[in-house]
Amino acid sequence: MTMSLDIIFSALADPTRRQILSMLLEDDMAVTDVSEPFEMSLAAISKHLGVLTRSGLISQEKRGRVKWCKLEPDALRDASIWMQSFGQFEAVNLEAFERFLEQELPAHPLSAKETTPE
Amino acid sequence: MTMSLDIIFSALADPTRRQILSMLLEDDMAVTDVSEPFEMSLAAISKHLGVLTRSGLISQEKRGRVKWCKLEPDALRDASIWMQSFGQFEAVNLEAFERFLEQELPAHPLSAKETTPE
DNA sequence: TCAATATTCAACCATTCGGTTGACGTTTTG
DNA sequence: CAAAACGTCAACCGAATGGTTGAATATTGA
Repeated sequence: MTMSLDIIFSALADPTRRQILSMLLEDDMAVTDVSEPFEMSLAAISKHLGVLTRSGLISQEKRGRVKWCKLEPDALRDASIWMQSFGQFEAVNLEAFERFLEQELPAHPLSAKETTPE
Repeated sequence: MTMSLDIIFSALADPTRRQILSMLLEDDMAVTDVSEPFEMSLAAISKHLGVLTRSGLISQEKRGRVKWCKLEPDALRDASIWMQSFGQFEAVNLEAFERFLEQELPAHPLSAKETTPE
């Protein structure tokens, strides 16, 4: 079920979608909960989740009236391999990495998710 | 000069641009030579090269009337790191992830995929 | 000097993208 | 049952994207 690099990379090119992926690193979430940290409408988030689903980066499963979103990190494998074919770049340094975490991963949602699945 | 992930990923989302990067893996090339394998106009290729340059993935240097294009693989480092935070560490929570990094990184860098030592 | 080469620019076009709003179908709950 | 909660759909909008063509700008070579 390997998606094209076009689809994967363009899914990753949007900051809202990357933030959603970061949020899903912690736990599966319902669509409404995903939308909570964002300014935009629920419909907009629903579209972003559609893009992520079609790219294979997440999956969605409906249970009752709630649709659960789950990260599918394997979908990144091909893209990651492609990038590494250019990987003459030297080893990651920790500072650069931490700068990244601060800047790119959402600041807040580290604190407990109150929504208990099931 | 680290570019935003938005810019990097959207630059990578186009197959023409990825093919250009692959071509440049072999050697630096002039704009006209880059355009040769493609059906589209030179102007279109020139635009793609502009996108790649603005993303930092390549650099361009004019010598005489020829503009040479050079791959800048370091620009992929940040994006690669970001991706690995998903691919390699699925399902960890962020705190554990950061702990892991602090203890693990100095010893064995994430740049992953041991390339054959030169 | 004049013509060819290398590249970009400007205007245009169709399509996609990211967002909005309002209506709608389901499922749960009171 | 009726109302609320969950999520999507359809129509619309403005901006960005990826392409075109034709003219313009440098630079080189005969």
